[in-house]
Amino acid sequence: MPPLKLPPDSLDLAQILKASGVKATVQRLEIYRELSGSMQHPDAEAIYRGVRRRIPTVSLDTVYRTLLLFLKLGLVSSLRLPHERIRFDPNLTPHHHLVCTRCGRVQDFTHPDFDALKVPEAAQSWGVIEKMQVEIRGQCERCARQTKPGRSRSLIQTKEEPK
Amino acid sequence: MPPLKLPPDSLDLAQILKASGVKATVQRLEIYRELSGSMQHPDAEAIYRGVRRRIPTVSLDTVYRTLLLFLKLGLVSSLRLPHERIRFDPNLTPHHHLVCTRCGRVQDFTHPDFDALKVPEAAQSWGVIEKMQVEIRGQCERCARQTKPGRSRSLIQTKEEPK
DNA sequence: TCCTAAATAGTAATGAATATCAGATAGTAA
DNA sequence: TTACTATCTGATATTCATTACTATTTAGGA
Ligand SMILES: [Mn+2]
Ligand SMILES: [Mn+2]
Ligand SMILES: [Zn+2]
Ligand SMILES: [Zn+2]
Repeated sequence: MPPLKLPPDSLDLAQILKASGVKATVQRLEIYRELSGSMQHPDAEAIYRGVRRRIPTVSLDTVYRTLLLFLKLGLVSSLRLPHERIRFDPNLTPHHHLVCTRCGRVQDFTHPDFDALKVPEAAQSWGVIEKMQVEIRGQCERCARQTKPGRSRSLIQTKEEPK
Repeated sequence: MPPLKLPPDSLDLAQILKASGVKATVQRLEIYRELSGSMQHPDAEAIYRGVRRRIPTVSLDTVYRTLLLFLKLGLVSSLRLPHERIRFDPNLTPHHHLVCTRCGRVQDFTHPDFDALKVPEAAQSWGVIEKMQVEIRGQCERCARQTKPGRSRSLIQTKEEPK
């Protein structure tokens, strides 16, 4: 169901980096490999843990710096969720997100109706559009299932609260 | 968690708070008034500055705590942009966002095509949907105008304080 | 008015994200 | 291959948004 993992395999990533005038270090290649091999929209920490299995001496700072570099080069995108760290997305193809507000899982999806959407005129006159993306929030099936029915976490009390 | 869907003008906010079992303090009323009077999706700092004009002793911590409380009560929503602070949105009606990636301005908009969107089947089976929102990113007219059509995809954003 | 749990102000602590800098390295030229 | 050097990395320090702590104040009910 998730769209397929896209382009730059680590082989031509080296080319891209060089063409961009930056060095193709082993750290950068491994960080990209770690990110592009994940469907989870991981944060810098998760990528750090993964890369460290292959480069035990890599520093978290290098991971952050490298991901920022990838962003600047347009090789990845980022997204932010409430109360969470910056997360990174190697999928550059147009797509949308399903976000679980409980466990934080983010899943890509595409849909013909969404792809057919035209940028509204009001947006055109607002400025120069770069990207249009739909975000659907809710609870994934697993999280929804483990919610105890009748036990609301709301602070809002219904009219009659027995004391 | 957010079952209450009142469009609260600051007058009945006191009622809502009491009905929720929390105290209707002057700080809370003023913080809500400051937020609901803004169309800028301000962050906690901006709200703090505004409220301080009326309550000079208010603390930033109280602003944060109060906004978190409002979130929990479903009285406001929040959004996060890359490299920016949490921003708050008093507009509870379904709407979408125009986001300027340079100055950070966020503008609400609605559009019939978007309102007509149905949640895809794939999303239905993914879990329980709470909200579907379109985010359009780009550069607002003013920001686009003051940049030559060059490629300045810099991460460094000139921050202009809303309001 | 009085009482008490809840809320606030002031301040400290936390933690994600960046910056600094001495030493290592990639890419290049000889 | 070797040497050169600008770039890059790892370790560490720093920044800054957000959250936690706590003594004092206050909202709201009795
Ligand atoms: Mn994605
Ligand atoms: Mn909004
Ligand atoms: Zn979930
Ligand atoms: Zn702008």
